[in-house]
Amino acid sequence: MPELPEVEVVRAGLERHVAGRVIASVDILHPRAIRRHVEGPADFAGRLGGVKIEAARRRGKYLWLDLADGEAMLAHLGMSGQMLVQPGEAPDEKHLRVRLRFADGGPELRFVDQRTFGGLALSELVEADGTPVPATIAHIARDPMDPLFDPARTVSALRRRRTEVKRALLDQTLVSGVGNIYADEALWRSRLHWARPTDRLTARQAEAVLGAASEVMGEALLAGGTSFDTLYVNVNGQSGYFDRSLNAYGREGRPCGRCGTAIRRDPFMNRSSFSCPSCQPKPRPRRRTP
DNA sequence: AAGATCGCCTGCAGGC
DNA sequence: TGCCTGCAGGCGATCT
Repeated sequence: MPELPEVEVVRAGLERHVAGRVIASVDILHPRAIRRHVEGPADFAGRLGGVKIEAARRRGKYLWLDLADGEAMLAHLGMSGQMLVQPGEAPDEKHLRVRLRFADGGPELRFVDQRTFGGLALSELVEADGTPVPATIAHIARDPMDPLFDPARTVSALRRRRTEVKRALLDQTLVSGVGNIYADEALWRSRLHWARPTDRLTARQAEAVLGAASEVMGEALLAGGTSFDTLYVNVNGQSGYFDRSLNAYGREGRPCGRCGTAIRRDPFMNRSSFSCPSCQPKPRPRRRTP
């Protein structure tokens, strides 16, 4: 699954391969990929024809293309989405959902998505916190790699929540771009249990876990951001980075890299949380207020 | 109104 | 061997 660093690699690939080009035509091979465009697939395809792409942008795991008509083509890769820049004569991929052809006759842009959790839509740009973003994602907070991300503000917002710290890390309206894998890694690095109540975190702990999330993403981007210059913009997330550098996620029963205790897996929101029982002790139950 | 839960979708691993 | 079940995951919709 593409995490934020992979999505940033895709954004850079789009900037390089499609910015400045004029869309000629759009094929929609699976309407589910356009389900978030409420006016429907025909409207989507019709409005993109003849439009120039100005730039490729990202917030959290959302991508968008700034269009010359002032709108944006918003994209989310979901669990299995890929953006491929392919020569027109390349055979269709098995899970090809949308194809954009260009007026210059050069390579086309293909949205491929096996599980169809991802999708494309057109959205007008609005101003949110001083930055133009597609209206449909104006509720998405800045991610930790955003130059205008405000750590102090996010720390206070995190500590004002009344929930568990991992739920808060996954809440895209608080901080965006943190998925299940990087949440577990950030918690391991900052030695916090996933169920720690947010309103009992010290400022230092809140800073540490947000800082760790930012670090993990930065390291992954450095490790995986090397494949820009091929036409194939790889988005499948299998960069090899995970195998070598995950300390908690997916490591049930294997020794913690800090203390050697076996990593444990707990059920969490219909999926899993991985943590070290020794470095990340379970919080004591909240005392009833008298 | 914030916080919690559900459901979408497909391939694959594991059990028998 | 092949069927079955469970799991993976982000996020909008829908509940409490």
